[in-house]
Amino acid sequence: MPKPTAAESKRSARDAASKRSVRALERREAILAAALDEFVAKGFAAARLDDIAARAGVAKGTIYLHFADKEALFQELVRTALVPLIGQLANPPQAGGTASARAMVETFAETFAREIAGTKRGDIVRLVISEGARFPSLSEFYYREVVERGIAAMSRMIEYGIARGEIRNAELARFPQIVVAPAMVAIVWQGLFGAYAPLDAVAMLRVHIDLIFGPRRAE
Amino acid sequence: MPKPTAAESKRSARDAASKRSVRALERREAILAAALDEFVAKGFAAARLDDIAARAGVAKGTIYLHFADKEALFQELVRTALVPLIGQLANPPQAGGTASARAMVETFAETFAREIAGTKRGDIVRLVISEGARFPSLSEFYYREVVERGIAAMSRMIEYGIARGEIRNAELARFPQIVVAPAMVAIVWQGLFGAYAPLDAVAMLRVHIDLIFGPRRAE
Amino acid sequence: MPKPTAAESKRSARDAASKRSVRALERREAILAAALDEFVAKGFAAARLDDIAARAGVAKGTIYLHFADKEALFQELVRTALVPLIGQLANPPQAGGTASARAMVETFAETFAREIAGTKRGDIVRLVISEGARFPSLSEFYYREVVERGIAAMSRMIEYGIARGEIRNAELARFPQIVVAPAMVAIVWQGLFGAYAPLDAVAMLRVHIDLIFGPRRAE
Amino acid sequence: MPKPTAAESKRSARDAASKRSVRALERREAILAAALDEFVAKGFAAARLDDIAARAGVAKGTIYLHFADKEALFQELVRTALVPLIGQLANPPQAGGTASARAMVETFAETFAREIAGTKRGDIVRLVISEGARFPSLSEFYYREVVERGIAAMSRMIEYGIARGEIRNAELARFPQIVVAPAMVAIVWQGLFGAYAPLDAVAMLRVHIDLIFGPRRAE
DNA sequence: TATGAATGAGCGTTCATTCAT
DNA sequence: TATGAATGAACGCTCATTCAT
Repeated sequence: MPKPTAAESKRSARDAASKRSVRALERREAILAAALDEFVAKGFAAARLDDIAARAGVAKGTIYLHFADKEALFQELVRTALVPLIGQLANPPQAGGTASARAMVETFAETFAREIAGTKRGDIVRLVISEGARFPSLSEFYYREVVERGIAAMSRMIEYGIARGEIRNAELARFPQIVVAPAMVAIVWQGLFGAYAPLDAVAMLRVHIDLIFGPRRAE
Repeated sequence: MPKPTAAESKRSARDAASKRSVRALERREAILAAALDEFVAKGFAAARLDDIAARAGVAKGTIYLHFADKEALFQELVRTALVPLIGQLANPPQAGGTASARAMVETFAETFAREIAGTKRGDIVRLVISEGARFPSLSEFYYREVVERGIAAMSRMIEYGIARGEIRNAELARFPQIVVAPAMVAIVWQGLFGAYAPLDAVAMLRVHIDLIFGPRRAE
Repeated sequence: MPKPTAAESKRSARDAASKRSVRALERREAILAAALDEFVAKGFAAARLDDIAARAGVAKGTIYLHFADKEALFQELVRTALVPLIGQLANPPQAGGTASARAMVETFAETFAREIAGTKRGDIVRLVISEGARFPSLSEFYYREVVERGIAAMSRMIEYGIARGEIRNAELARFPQIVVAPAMVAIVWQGLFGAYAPLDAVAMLRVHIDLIFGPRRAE
Repeated sequence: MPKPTAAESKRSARDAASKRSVRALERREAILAAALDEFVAKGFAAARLDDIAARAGVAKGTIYLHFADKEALFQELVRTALVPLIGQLANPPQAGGTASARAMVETFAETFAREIAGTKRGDIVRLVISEGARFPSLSEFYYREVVERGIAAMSRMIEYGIARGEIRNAELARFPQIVVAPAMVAIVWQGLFGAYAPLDAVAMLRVHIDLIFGPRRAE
């Protein structure tokens, strides 16, 4: 094997470093994924780092190379998993100006059903609902980054709908929570009773939208 | 001291027993109350029997005279606390036959706001939402005894409202959850964000009822 | 078995309590004794609570019924073990007024040789010397309660000796440590080299006393 | 770039190697210096290789290129640091034959005060006193290489002093430890109480020498 | 019934050591 | 040589459960 030149050596060192850091990042992701599963299954307090490590395929000590302690792992998990959601909520779903408020809310509902309800992200939401009271900083973060923005976006849609005459009850703008409530209930319901009493979230949301906007015209 | 007759002896024994059992019942209640507070504050796994005993003013061992173990205490707690609620839901709130569906739902909402939202019972609901996933038998019990009955009662009211023409959207009967959803959201919201972003549950429920039944006539 | 009267019951309860507290005290002592051995053998950091518990014949958790944590156990150990020493040092060994300073120092040396050098108390001193630097509060305590008092008592003896003309070098009063130094060295020496190079502490102290007071008259 | 001749190549390789070994030696020294600080500050068991590596400016793994394990590093440290001391003690300080024993002991004391008391070497001695009991091979090494030789040298001085009539108490030759004891005490004292109760080691040693040789003549 | 001291399995965390790069 | 991510055994501490009193 020819002795590498200084330049080559440097590059291979960089490559090695990058390869290592890629590996490290993969491990980090594996830990987060495993932690999500365990936390969802057992709750924060009852989840065991041993199980998380085993599920992630790393040694227990490795977790501590990436996270300060169990709580940091938990919080990081929730925060990280919310970033994409935040993006979705910050960019209101409509683009053109001619969209009806109803279409906007329907898109919102579809996005919810597709991206959250049946996915790991739904588990995150469930986790926040379950454990949030014990982690004030987490629920505050969640409030600021997700709830407040979601509520604000929903408010805008409602006001737009009122302005366009699609929504009759002007009071609704004061409680955007009403619009989101069935989605919330769907998440909690699936977590608790879904196994033996599944709830058709999509259909329920459709009925709820009809309630807000009036029944659909003949399609 | 004169030797007591057999009859006297028996009676005093019964009295003692009854006195003792009264004491025992009081202790049991104290333990349940203390357990509720601790479970709500820390969650099932993180709550300590030491703290529950201290709060109840009994020794740790005493808990085991009344409950098989920590989980039994938890489940008993949730089941016991729901009994009154179950009663309320089983007896539909309407009395006379001429009541409107709207009045019935409004009574339902008032009952909820008064009896649950700001009380310990709200904590029970929160507990079930938080821990239910880890206690399938508990959430099944809750489903059977509370949710199913509540949903059924709500269904009847909705169908009554549809029949009376108070509710236009007949589809609503398929998803009584929609009617209850804001109440659910209120409970969760208060538990998570109530400290810095309180939600006026009563006002929200009123708006929601307007959404279902149409706006109130001039009062 | 006859039913006990109330008075008997009360007494037996008191007895039980006292029996229990006696047992508890015994356990506490056993833990302290075991801890001393382990700390002496391995040092504070390397000593294992498992080993201490096993040696004391109690479960690991029992240690925590008596001491807040490992460090508290260690400090309590050193403080407790010093109490008798403190007594000895506070009560100067002389009694009558006609005792010579030499006799007083000789008594001091004898007490040291008998009560400390070859006993567990010597281990305590060794422990303080070994670990004191890592436990400032402990070495301060030791300084205040033991060293300072011992040095003060020694100072008084030296000044008494100077006043009586038994000690020529008046400067010695400024450094009572000199008088105690060989005793200190004996302790350290035995701990480090005693196994293969034993040191006759008694003889050495005698020579040292001769050095201070001049040679003994013909005995 | 001209291709180097074989000889040139060899030389440059040797140079490189030597340069490398110089680097390696420097690293070794840096590790030893860092280890001394950490071991002194925390004790053997509580010192962390991470901290030693960080303080030495090397990676943790590098330590293992120079030392087999933590204990080897510790022992090497103590052994290495004692080499100069050993030299000093092996070569008795006197040169001419006319020096008095007192002068020799005074030189000894001065050397001690200058070279050990306030320096890192004093820390080494403290380390041996603290940890020696847990490292029999180390304290044996220390005994053989330092203590025994020091004691022997001190014995010779004492006997010389007795022969010259400078020392009256012939028994002192049996316990040279007595002469060194205050120095030992000074080291331990500074480590434990020095922060708030400093001890003037030089003055104390002077008084002690007066005790052995009698007061100084008018100076 | 009631107590609370005692137990010991279990968990979070640390850190000496290894090894692929 | 040098690195530092990865390992996993080990340890301090907790707490549900038991049981002698």
